[in-house]
Amino acid sequence: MALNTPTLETPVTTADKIFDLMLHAIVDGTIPSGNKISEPELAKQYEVSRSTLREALNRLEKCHLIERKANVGSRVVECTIESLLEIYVVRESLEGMACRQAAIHMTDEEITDMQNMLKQHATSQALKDGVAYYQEEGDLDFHYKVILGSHNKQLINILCGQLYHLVRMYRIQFGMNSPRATRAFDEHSRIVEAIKDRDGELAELLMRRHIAASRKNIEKKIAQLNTEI
Amino acid sequence: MALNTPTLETPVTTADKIFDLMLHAIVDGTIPSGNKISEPELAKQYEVSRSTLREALNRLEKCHLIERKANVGSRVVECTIESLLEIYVVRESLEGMACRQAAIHMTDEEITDMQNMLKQHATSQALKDGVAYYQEEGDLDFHYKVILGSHNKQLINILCGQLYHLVRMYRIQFGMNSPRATRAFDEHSRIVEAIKDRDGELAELLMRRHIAASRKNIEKKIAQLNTEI
DNA sequence: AATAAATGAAGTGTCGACAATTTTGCACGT
DNA sequence: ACGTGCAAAATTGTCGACACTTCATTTATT
Repeated sequence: MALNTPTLETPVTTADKIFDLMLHAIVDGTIPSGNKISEPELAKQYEVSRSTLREALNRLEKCHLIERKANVGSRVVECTIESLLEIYVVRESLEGMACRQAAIHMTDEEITDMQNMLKQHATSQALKDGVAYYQEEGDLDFHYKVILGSHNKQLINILCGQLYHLVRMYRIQFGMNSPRATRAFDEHSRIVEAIKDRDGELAELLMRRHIAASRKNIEKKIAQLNTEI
Repeated sequence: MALNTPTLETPVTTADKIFDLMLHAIVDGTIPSGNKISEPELAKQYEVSRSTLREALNRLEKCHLIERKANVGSRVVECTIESLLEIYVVRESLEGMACRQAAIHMTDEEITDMQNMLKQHATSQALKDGVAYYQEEGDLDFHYKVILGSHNKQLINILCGQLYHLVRMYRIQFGMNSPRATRAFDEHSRIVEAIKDRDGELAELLMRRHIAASRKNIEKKIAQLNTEI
């Protein structure tokens, strides 16, 4: 149920496993953002050949988690505020559309499944009411389900395969367990309602507002941080 | 000026060159859509080692032009109507947002540059007036400029780096030099106007309509084809 | 005869070594 | 002391060979 393993396909080849390991290491900051990646060093560390490591690097590049320059090398993508805001712009656009498509294409079963998930969030939120972290996990879960509900492979690929790792990385590294938990939950509820009503236009509008609100929340925090200093 | 080389970075390494060659081969159908890719065969054909070829395959996978399954192999992505329509949905969303961002972030120079390009399209269109192909190139050029105008790296990456090769592939393989040339030109003009007025909301709306119109045009054609048979 | 197991061929994944490029460090000269 | 140029070291790109998986054909068993 919970989104503990963000990699959908089970790793079969060793390059897959190295990819998984490095993915988590980069997302949680074990391999710091902006760091240069030494192929020989990491190959030795993970006890694989350089070819295998490079295969993993290729997939990390596909997720926009590392950047490569020919004959120079790879480095972990830099976590900047600008980049974070850019991602939110893309999410607002894409997840909004995903939400519209979900209102069109989701099956009734999928919708009730999502409603049940929300109910569960409601109770667990009531229990821990102040604690935002769990709700954050639930937030990811919710967005995930909406995206899959679009039944649009291109959308799913871009959002789940690429952007979401970046989103998780920023959340963890910037420590953004935002205090928007209860408000986010209300917003989720309304979105589900719109989807249930098959009102694609409203669903898109609400999702865009929801994500834009998160973005503005971040912008506000940044502004506060800047004035405090 | 024209978009003859869709690869932005000049290829330096041999894997880059093989990637370029295969990219064009796949886009124009020399390597047919849906085909299985034999690594030993293609390596011999391009006269490179399998490692180098695999490096190129990795980048093609990044563009969603091929799909890989572990221990089984790669095949060129299948050109289906459903997938084409899915791409248009993503484009409507992302390019709409790119257009909104362009209205915010484009410099005055970039805007006048785009206006000049449109003027040039107008004259060359008057000359060839019936011929749609050139306008199609111009269409891609226009969209390209808007995307770059968003100044959003994430958007640029996804649209120019990944989706646009797919779009070109479908255009060429489905022979979609659509008769919307003159109408598309008018729509482009209005979009530029909105950007010039710094009206992001309108710019996004117009771009979404523009792309949605293309999509509906395709849907109509498909419907016609189905009734004719 | 039909299904299942086995065997072989073909293809993909992984490895270590070599070639080409970039970076580093040192010597030299101004 | 500083900048320039060269040489050596380190790193990336490329190659060919080997290991393992998958698929097809053949063989054996019920």
